[in-house]
Amino acid sequence: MASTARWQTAAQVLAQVRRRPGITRATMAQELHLSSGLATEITARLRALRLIAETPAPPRGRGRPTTVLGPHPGGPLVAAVELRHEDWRCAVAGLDGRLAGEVTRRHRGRDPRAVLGAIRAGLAELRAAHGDRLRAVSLAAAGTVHDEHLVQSATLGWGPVDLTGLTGLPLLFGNDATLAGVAEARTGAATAAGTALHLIVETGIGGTLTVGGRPATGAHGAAGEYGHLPFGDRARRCPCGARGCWDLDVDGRALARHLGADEPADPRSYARAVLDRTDPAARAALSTVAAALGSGIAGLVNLHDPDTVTLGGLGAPLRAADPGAFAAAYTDGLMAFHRTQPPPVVDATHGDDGPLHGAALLGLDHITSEAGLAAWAADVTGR
Amino acid sequence: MASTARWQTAAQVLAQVRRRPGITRATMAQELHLSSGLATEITARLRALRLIAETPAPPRGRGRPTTVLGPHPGGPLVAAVELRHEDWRCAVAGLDGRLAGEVTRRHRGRDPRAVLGAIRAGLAELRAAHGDRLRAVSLAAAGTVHDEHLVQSATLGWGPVDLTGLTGLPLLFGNDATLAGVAEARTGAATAAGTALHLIVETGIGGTLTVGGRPATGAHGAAGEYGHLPFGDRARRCPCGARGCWDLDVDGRALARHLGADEPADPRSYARAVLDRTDPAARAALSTVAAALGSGIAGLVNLHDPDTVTLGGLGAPLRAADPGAFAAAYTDGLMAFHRTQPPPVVDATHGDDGPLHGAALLGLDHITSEAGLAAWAADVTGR
DNA sequence: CTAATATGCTCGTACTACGAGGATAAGGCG
DNA sequence: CGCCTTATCCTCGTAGTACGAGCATATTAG
Repeated sequence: MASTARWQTAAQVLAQVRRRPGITRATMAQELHLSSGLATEITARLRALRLIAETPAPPRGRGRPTTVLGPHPGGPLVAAVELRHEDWRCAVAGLDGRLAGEVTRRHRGRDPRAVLGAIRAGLAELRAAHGDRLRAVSLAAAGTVHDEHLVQSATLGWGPVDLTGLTGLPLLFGNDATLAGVAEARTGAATAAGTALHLIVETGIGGTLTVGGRPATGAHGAAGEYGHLPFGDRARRCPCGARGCWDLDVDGRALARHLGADEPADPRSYARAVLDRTDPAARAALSTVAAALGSGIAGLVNLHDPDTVTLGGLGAPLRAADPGAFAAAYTDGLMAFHRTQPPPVVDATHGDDGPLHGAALLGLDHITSEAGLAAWAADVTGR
Repeated sequence: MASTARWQTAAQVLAQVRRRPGITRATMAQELHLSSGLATEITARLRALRLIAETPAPPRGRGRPTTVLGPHPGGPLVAAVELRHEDWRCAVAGLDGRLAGEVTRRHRGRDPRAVLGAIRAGLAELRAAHGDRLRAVSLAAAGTVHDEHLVQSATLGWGPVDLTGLTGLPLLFGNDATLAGVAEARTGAATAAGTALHLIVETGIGGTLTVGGRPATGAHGAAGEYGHLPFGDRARRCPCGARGCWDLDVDGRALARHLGADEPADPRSYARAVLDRTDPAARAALSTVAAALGSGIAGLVNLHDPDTVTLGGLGAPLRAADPGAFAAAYTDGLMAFHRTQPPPVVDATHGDDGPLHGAALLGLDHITSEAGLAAWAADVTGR
């Protein structure tokens, strides 16, 4: 109990440093209501533990100059991994969450064992390069995560795949859309929002609700399957097994259907192609999809009452294809009392890096938790 | 900082006592990993502050007998108020959350000022009776709560009504369905669930997702409008202003539509009447509604990935009207991977007392927070 | 009555946090 | 260049919480 309580204030300081990059020690102490003596003690401790570095702050008028708090160059690191349908990426992040050493590698084969083997080898390289500084691995997967398995990856076409044992380090999982939502809520387009809804359209539609930057992950981590809400025609069966999934109304499959084409093998690239077209048929299909997107989002605003909605992936260009149709459907689907001040729907700012970024953030949460700090301190002093 | 940190462990002890009624001091200390010395100190402090009472525990084998921790007979109280369409109720609860002195009064008029005036008078009576022991008021309202206003109360037919200033005490608000969900998650049918979804059918359908017993309330407290997700026919306009609301497919209005009747003035009593009918037309209508309920719940399970779903209000009898149709629609709407172990859909156990009970729980959360305890302690020692 | 067992209490120690006062490192100004 | 002002940092005495060992206490089993 006290063994972790000991790190409570230190964890708060680190959280503050992470939340407000470039913060000075003086303002940090003020905002956390720390006495200057305590600030001295804690920063000294964190410095000695190689968790933060203090550099002289640029002078700002009179008075004794303070220091800027930042990540220690020898501090702990997380490996963020993103598993996508064509490739996988990984990068390393320090306490500031900045990704470094990003590497992307295409899958050699489609076999889960081969792919996971390649990732495992990549992680082993990272461990060799960074040694004990690497404290956790955080994985964003393009598919539904359930407990510690990956199920229902529409893009990868895998059966249930066990994700544990990827490495000897603590391993955190998340759906890619979930983690992208975390990134938007913490450092992206919904920074100011307490409750934020992130939706991302690629093949289908995923997303997450974040409250205070933490995602609602459900009992098994499988929450956020917004695309499998039955907003659509119940006569249509979705590959996920359910019926009337919203998925089928907002991605490339919907565009193909409206255009009378066969179901595309890769709905994402199909949608991108249609977005580039200017013929009336394509524009009409895009308008229909933009409206389906707006209407569904309105329902979700009714449900979640978020401060902000962020749109990622193809969501942004789909809305941009017919902003009017989107806005009309959005407003029309809102409960009347929401219409006076509807939550803004803004484009996501992280682009394709959202999942990787969010994975890093979640890994850092683990490291900077009170328990994580206690473990790091034991390691550093033990060595 | 330390002023509230001081109450951290005490708050944990109280939370434990609330969560596990009848817990002994020894097991409490064990489960919280408190040394026996600290347990002595804290229980003594809480006893002196009239927060807990210790009574001899029934002997259980050898060893020095321990004590059972319970609410102090002179401890703090909350007033729980429920505002319904025909009447309002209030009761008082101590730290064990047991409601006492429940009073129900029918509205004299429909005017918000008259109704709120009556409630204000009732609360004044409670304050006179309980004095400084009454520490907070918690209100469950049959309608959408947005910030500190009540908007869109389908049943009450009110415009936006400001709920602040009901009393001089701290005032907590919640939608009735939200608070009923809290009650189910904490002390009802979903006690074991970390993530629980509660849905209640009355006029329309409301509910809440709770994580660890805390409801997802959204940015303005208006979350949980499950009935206004567009699971239904977009051609139908809902009184809420939106289209295709699920509401219209699962309550008395849906039954009337299926039976070719006019929209009923009171969908609840209409639905109850239909539930009592045995003619084929009624049974067919009920089956259709049970299926609409099951299908929507499946979508919400896809979305939230809960451990358990609880059904309140007319939800239970509607499902019971055709369990087969419900189950078929439920399973059919689930993503395939959920089907091996679908979350159980169980009937709520709190019945009509759910909202009042949940309001009391939320008020007690406020009282037993670290800040609340600090305030209580200041009052008790100051007097 | 005694042994066994489980729990409560006392007290010395460790550690975190606070707060007051002094020390320190700049800028501003004559 | 030296002194004042300003803002911050550091030191140290004090308070309060938590821990842990040892002892005290209350009960059952035999």
